[in-house]
Amino acid sequence: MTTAVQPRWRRLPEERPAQILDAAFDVFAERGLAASRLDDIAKRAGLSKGTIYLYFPNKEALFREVIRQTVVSQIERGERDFEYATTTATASLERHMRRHWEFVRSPKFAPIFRLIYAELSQHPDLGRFYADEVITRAHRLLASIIRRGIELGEFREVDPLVAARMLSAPFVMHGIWCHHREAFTWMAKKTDEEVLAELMHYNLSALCNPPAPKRRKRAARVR
Amino acid sequence: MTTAVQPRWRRLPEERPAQILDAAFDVFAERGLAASRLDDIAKRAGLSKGTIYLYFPNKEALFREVIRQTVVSQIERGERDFEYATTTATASLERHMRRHWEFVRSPKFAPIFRLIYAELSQHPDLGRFYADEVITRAHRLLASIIRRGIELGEFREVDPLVAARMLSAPFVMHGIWCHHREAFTWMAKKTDEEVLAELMHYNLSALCNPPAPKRRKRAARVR
DNA sequence: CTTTTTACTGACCCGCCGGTCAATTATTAT
DNA sequence: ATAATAATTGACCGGCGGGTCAGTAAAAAG
Repeated sequence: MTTAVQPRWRRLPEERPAQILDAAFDVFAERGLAASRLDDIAKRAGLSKGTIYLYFPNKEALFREVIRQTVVSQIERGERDFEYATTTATASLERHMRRHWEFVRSPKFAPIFRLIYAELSQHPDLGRFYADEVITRAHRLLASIIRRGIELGEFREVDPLVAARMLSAPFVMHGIWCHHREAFTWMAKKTDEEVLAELMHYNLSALCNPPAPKRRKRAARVR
Repeated sequence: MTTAVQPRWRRLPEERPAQILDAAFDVFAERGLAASRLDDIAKRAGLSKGTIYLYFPNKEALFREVIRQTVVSQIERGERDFEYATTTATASLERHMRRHWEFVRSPKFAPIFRLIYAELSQHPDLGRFYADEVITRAHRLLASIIRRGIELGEFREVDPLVAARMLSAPFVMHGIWCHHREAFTWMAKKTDEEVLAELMHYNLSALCNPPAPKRRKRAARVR
């Protein structure tokens, strides 16, 4: 009775790239580009350093691909089942803010944010890629909701894109802070839900028209 | 006639630390901690690598001291001639937002921001230091102004510290974006002044009480 | 089975960089 | 002047890590 001895390793050319990218993401996320060792990435992926070089020409390219792929999957996730304009703009915006909050707290967001900002001066193209493909998209989406709210008279008259930037910035910062509560201690005692409530409330205050004074019909008083 | 031959180098033990720290800041800012070479720092400071080790025990300590010193000087700069409560809270807040905007655009802010966030996982203590000494301070200052505005009836009732976080976050993000207009292209066509106006307008909208529904005579509707 | 092909390994190479220190140069004391 | 001292240099060391490749093991083909 021979116990089937499983091979010391298997040939899995299909799965390797994803395995390597996953491991590389983790290591890069923890140490940053320059301080990450390819041996560590290999070990975490459960294979040898040489194998990495079968699928990626060098560390640089691996890094770029990690960023690219992560960003792309974040975009897809972020735009999945986006629902547009079925109710009031306020409700639509609330719904979208909740999704935005999920987005900035998703486990890969904070690392990507840190990596990209850290490498801005060495990899300006990655910064532009991220800016164009993620931030600008998010802003456009938000802006479309806000624009509709203005047309419906729910929101004050503002530049929708400007408002989108203003609104999304604290989401990002608070998302990062919540990922690092050990450093940003003022988040320690708040739950993510509470923070979301604060974010939504503040920004709705900034955007919503004051309740129209019943008596005198006054047209949208724009500051 | 002998032209006084100046020495190949001078002994300047008093000035060395500052020279080294300045050069180190520049190099760290550009490359990050791990990718910075001590030889580059030495060259930029106009001295040899060995000299660095006369004043700092190792790269690690030099980095920490660069961060510490830069942060401290930023704090001092940020709190210099802070003026409290001489006019309406709205005017006071406007004034403070202008100062805050200067702060986040000061040339050392963006690099420090990037370095600290990049090293958050490897140097959590630096993160906490920055969070406590810079961010929390800034928030407290802002909150005190907002609290006064609430008491005076100028601002709606909000948790002042929460509002301070909400308000300051977009200042920080926009400050970074303005430092990297080549990446964040939506800032390219705006001047810093215009961005400040947008920031002030949005946040005042979020904070200011709607015009009181009293009949005439509306109190201090500023701006 | 045997042969061929393909995926993978890990020992090795080599340049780079943090850190050291004996020698050198400037400055001060005598 | 000379000696003593303090500051600075830059060649050097050692190990680390990105990248290579000859060899090996797994799978496929014959």
